[in-house]
Amino acid sequence: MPKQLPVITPESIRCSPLMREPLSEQQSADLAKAFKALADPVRLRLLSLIASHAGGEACVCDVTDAFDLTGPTISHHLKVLREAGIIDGERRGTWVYYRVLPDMLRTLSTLLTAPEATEAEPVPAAT
Amino acid sequence: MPKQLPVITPESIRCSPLMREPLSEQQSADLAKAFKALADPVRLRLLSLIASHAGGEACVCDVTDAFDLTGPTISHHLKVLREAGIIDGERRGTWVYYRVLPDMLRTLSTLLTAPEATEAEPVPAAT
DNA sequence: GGCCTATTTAGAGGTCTGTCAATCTAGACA
DNA sequence: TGTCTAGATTGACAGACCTCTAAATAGGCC
Repeated sequence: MPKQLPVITPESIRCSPLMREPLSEQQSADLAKAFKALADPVRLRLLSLIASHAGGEACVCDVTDAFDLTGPTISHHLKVLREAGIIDGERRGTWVYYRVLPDMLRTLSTLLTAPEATEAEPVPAAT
Repeated sequence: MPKQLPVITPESIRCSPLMREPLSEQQSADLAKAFKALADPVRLRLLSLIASHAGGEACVCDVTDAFDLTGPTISHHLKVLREAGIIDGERRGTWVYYRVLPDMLRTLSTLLTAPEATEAEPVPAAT
């Protein structure tokens, strides 16, 4: 499972705590790739199945049954999550086990967090 | 700006704190819609521009210049964000002002958060 | 080696998405 | 009323995406 190169890493994104300042084009492009990996119901469910599985990892065969999809399709979605730096897979004998890489999810989570309740006042219509 | 109906709300998602348990098909479908709205570099940058703008809101004309895109395209992206329940817009005179709705972002952020460092042990190969 | 199972890769088809040009709507103002 | 500006909507097109079937790869076992 030699994680092919076009993988995004949390370090490569390195975005400020939140949207307290505008994102650069590069940042937004990298972040969009990460969010795109999450923007599919099958991948979200795959992720939750892996993350919530005993031991923090799940074999492909463990999760395939939860879907009405063919093996190759599941494999495709796992690859997308892997290339987004969200999960990683390891072959052990006949089976391949996937586990969540928490760093990327943490990075995305932080990005979406409000820095503080710094004042969400609707602005007193100061014309 | 009568927010057309197919809007997702944080309440409608109501997912458990994190992926401590598998997502249902319905939850994953709703969440995927929300993440899909974030899965575009232009929309992410729009969001950061609005969120970081003085007063927490920005007029369309404030953000359009940051892009090499036509008005209709910007308008389209704003609509996607609006229908995802991530921003809301309000017309004031000639201009339309957008602001971030923090609830949806908070919901998504929480979803991606690890419940705790509950033990990321690689499992002692307990065959 | 030969066969079987688990998973990935390759290629194709149908659908969704981002973008644009053209057009339309809403408000301001003379 | 007419006109101007700010945004939104519509329709079209190219490229990306999800899914499948068919074929390939990897490891275990006889």
